[in-house]
Amino acid sequence: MATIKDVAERAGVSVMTVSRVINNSRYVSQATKERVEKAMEDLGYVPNALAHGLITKRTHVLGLIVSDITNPFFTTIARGVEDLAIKNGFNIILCNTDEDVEKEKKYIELLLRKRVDGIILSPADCSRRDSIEQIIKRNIPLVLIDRCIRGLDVECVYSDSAFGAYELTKYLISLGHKRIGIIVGPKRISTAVERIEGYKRALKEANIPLDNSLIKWGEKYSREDGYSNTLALLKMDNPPTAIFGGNRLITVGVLRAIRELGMRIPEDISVVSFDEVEDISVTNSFLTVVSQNSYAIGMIATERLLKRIKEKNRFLGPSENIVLQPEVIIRKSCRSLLGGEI
Amino acid sequence: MATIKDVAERAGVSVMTVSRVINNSRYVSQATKERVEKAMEDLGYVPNALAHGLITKRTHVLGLIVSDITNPFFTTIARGVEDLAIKNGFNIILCNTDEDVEKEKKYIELLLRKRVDGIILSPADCSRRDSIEQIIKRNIPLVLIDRCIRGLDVECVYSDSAFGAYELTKYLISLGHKRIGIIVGPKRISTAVERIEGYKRALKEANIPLDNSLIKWGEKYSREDGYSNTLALLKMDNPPTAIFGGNRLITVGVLRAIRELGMRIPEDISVVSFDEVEDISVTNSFLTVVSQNSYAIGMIATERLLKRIKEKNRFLGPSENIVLQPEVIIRKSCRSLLGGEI
DNA sequence: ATGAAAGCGCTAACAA
DNA sequence: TTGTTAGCGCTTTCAT
Repeated sequence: MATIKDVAERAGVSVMTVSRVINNSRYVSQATKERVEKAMEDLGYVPNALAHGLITKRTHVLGLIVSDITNPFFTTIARGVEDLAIKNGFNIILCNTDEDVEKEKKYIELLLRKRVDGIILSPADCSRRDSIEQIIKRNIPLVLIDRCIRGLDVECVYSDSAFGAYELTKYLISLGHKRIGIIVGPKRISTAVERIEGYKRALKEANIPLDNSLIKWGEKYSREDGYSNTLALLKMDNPPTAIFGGNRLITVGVLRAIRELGMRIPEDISVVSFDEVEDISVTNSFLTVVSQNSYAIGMIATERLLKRIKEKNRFLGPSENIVLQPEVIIRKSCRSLLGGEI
Repeated sequence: MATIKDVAERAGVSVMTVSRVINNSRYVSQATKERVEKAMEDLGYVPNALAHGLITKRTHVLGLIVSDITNPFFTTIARGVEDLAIKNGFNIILCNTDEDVEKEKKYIELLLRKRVDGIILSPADCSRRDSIEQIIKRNIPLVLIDRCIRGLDVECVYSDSAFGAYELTKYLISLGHKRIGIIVGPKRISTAVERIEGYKRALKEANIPLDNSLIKWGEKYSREDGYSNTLALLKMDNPPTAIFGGNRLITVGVLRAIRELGMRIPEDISVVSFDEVEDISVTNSFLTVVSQNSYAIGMIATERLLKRIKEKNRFLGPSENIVLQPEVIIRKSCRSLLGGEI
């Protein structure tokens, strides 16, 4: 491929002049500019971002690390990130950790090698700081999404899980439910812990005694977790009258299990979900949920990150978390136990 | 950040020796190797991939350009691409064109600047070759996915749309349907054209006269296309007895429109879909579809691309398309008009 | 087994 | 407005 030197020769100018044309510097006469552009065109010249980055210390690449891009929650975040990134001339490198800390470390190492300008990370384990410290230590701008890590000076953009779970549980209680099963992700993920917190708080306020056998911690926030734990809950001697799916994948598993057992919603069992199950909601406005704006999470995280990049990560005060309020959407998947249906 | 020179000084060796350690060269004594590794560790050294790539002409980055990562079809492809890429030490840069050729061009330009080692592209317009020629001209390995461009020597990995549509239409015909509405994407996308081809062939074989008012070309393969065109179809004087959703987003729109009209599936109207609507299928095994293995498309495309990269895009014969056969899955969304339900 | 010199393609800083 | 010099961080080539 043609280099800046080739272009300079063909246009009969120095490489510096070509460089100025590439970077839209003033201080180039219209005539030279046109000659240079003609030469670039003729040669099919494309500037080399590696050489550029080596000098300027800017790559205009962002790293995005999530557990699984296949999860619509993260897909939508990714879209938000990408949209704002490209508007600002940045590309994103996508990484899937599958909730595996070792994979996460490997990705971070690769991103650091590639000298990305910043990283947006949804940590695989909120109790471990080693991955993140690698980033902070090198002063690479970093923003966390969805899952936070305590006691570290990193910005985090997320929805208020405790609030959302509290509201949804309170709603079920208002319908007369006292035995509410809840299925969330693993304990190492902050959202799982916080959703359980919100659930417990609602029960406590209603003076409903806590039954720990109704709380199920999954392995991975997966459909399988939702499926198997729903079967377990519904086979109890004293099964719940309502089930709370801790994220949209879990909820899909919950719905499948209920269907396979031949039970009807809401007649035989009530269901609520943390987050929309989009196709089902669009098709058949049915599921009562608390809904997060994941696109906004991606956009806001990127906006914060770009700000840090522009400020060279220096002139900002201590990091400030951004908490979005999820929205309760009541539809038709819950039955009132107080007589009459809702 | 520490450079190779810093490491060399600290370890008391030349930069060349450090370079050899980084690249696992033999010809380094165990003792020196350990001293160098210690120095790297102490300094928190991370090799600079920009400098490396500038010399080696390899970045270990792949570009992935799709219309919208939010479409589960492409999400799954992206996951397949990323999984195989990372296994081979490659990262991927993700790009969303929104079916816009101008955006596509801009992304290609950015990827070329970044000197990606290869590109996987789902073209926004199958009738235009300019974007692709920019890539081929520079001898950057390229593999197309899902949508092909004729008359160009580029490999394409895709599902057989004509076959899938033919089978699904034939199935509806076997149930006695004669008026079958079909909603696909825009004409500039090869899959839309081919799905219509398959549909027409099935009708022709059954000697059912073609009614062009039953064929709807959407703007974008979107839910909105599915929704509005379904309303249009069902408000005809002589409406179809079955509707064929041309991709999963369109099908979601179809289902929503049918629901809003208060019609029942399959009692009042039969529905089939090109591709699964995943959550609905898992939750409620209901929709009759032809299903593509999009994860495989991503994996295979990446495998072909990596091969081209390794062979330096030179020693391969003329490009060979890879056509996957989609699978018909009959469930419960169609009614037989021949008496009795299926 | 190790090192010195040259240079990948570009820009910062200065000079003219 | 344009050009010169130096060098970003690394590898290639050739020497020792």
